[in-house]
Amino acid sequence: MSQQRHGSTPGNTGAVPAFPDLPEATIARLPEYLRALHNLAESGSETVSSEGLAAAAGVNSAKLRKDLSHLGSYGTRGVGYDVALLVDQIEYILGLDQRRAVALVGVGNLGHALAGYDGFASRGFRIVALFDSDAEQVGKPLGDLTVRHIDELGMAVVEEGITIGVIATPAGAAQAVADDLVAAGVTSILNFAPCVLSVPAGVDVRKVDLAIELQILSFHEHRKASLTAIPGGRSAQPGNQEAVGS
Amino acid sequence: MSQQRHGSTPGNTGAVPAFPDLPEATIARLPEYLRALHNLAESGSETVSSEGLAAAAGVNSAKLRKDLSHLGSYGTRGVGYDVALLVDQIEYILGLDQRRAVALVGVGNLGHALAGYDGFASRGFRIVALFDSDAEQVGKPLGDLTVRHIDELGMAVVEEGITIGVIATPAGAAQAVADDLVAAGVTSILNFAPCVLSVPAGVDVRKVDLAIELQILSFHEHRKASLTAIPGGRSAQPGNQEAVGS
DNA sequence: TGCTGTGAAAGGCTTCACAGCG
DNA sequence: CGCTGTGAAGCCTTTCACAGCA
Repeated sequence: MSQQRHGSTPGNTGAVPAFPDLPEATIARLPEYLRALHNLAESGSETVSSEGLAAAAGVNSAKLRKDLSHLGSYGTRGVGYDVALLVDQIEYILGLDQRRAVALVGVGNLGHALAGYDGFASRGFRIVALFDSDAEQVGKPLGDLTVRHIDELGMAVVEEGITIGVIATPAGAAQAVADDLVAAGVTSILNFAPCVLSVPAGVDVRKVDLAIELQILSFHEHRKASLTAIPGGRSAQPGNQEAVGS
Repeated sequence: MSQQRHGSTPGNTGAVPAFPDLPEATIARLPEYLRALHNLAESGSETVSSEGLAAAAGVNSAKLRKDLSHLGSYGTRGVGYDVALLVDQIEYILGLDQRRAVALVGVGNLGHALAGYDGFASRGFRIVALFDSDAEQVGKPLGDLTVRHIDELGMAVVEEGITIGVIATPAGAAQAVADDLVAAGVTSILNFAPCVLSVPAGVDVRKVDLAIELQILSFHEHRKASLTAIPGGRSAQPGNQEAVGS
C-alpha cells in the first residue's frame, strides 16, 4: 500500500536512531492515540494505562500495546504510560514538531470549509496558500488569505516551504492539479476529488471520498435490512463501543 | 472490524439469494469500482477487462478479479465484464437502488459544505433534513432545506425514512448527537467530529477525520526527509499509479 | 488464444496469553 | 501484585499462477 520500500534504512545500523519501521496500520492509529492523549493531558492525567488509553482511542488494549511497543518502551510496568512523554514521542514520529505548510487548491464548496477548518491549525498544520483556476475566485479574500491563481503555485511552494497539497477541485481538474503540485515539488497530496490520481513514485497520496463513506454505510444498512427480515437477530446491548470498517 | 456477525444468514440455505458474505476490504472497494464503471459507461464502453477496470479504479487486476468473484460470475472469459450489468450488480449490493435519506447534524463550516456537496445527490443519497442545536442557525434556509432544531430529529427520521446520520458538529457535541440519532432510530452514522463515538451494537459508525489524514501524510513526509538525508534513494519514474495507506 | 475465476502461498494484522519488570 | 512488552497463534488480505471456459 505504501509506495516506497519500508525496510529500515539500509546501511544505517545503529548510529542515527534509525527511523522506525512502523506497520502502516499502526501509523494510521497514532493520530487517534495522540488526540486521546491530548484530551487526557487537558483533564489533568499524568499517566494512563493501556486499557485507559485504548478506551479513549476506541481500540482494544492489546492492539494499543503492540502499536506503542513499535515506538520503543515508553511505558512503566505496573503503572502505565507517561502522557506528556508519549505525546512528544508520537508528535515527533508524525513529524508534527514542525508545523507543516499546506496548500489548498480549489476554493469551491468544500474548499471553503477546509480553509476555515479549525482542526488543521490546532493539530499541526498551517494552510498558507489558497489556489483556484477560476478567475472569478482569484483575488477574493478567505480568512487571512487571498485566493491566488494556480499558476503561482510553483512560486508559493518554494517561498512558503509547502510540503502538502490538498485537492478540493472537481474530479475533472484533479489530475492536472496533482501534476502541478508534483511539478512544484509537493510530495504529499490529500485528494478530496472522486477520482484516481496518478503520481510519480515518492509522492504519497491519500484520498477522502465522502460519497464512498456513505456508500459503505449503505451496504451495511442493506445487509442489516436483509438480516432483520429473518427472525433471530437483534440483541443490542447499549453502551458498547462499536465501529465498522476502518 | 464490523460489529455484527458476518456469517451467511443462518438457517437460510438457498431459498432467498442469501446476502453475500463479502470481506470488509472488498466492500470498501466496491464504491470505487462503481465510480470507475460509471465513467466507463459514460465514455461508451460496453465491456471492460479486469485489467482495464483495475487501472481505472487504482488497484491491481488480481485483487479486482478476486473482489468481483465474491459477487458471483459476472464476467465472460476471453472478453471481460459487462459494464452495465456490473453497475447494476454493485448498486444492488450496496443498496443504492433505493436513494437513501440522510440527516445532517451541525451546519457550521463543514456542515455547510456537506449540505451543498453535489457528490451525495449524484451517487445515491438525498440529504433530507438539516439540524443544529444553535438557535441562531435554526430556521435559516440552506439550499432547498431549512435548518431545524435537533429536538425535531426523532420526528423527521420517521417522516422522512432517514437511515443514515451525518455528524458535523464540534467534538464536544458529537456523542450527544449520536445518542439522539440512535434514539431516533438511525442505524448508520458518518462522523466528522474528531472523537470516538459509543453506540449500541447494530449501529454502524464510520469516521472521517481530516486532520488525521494530514497527520498520516506528515509521517510520510517525515520519513522521506529522514531517508533522503541518506544517499542511495530517489529513483522516481513518473507516470506510475501510487498511493499510500488505505 | 485471451481473459476470468480460483486454489494455494505469502504477507500482514489482530488477538491471545503470559513472561517479566517495576 | 499490576501492567507492560512480546512470542505465538489465528485470521484476514493480497498476490501468484494457472486451470478452464468462451
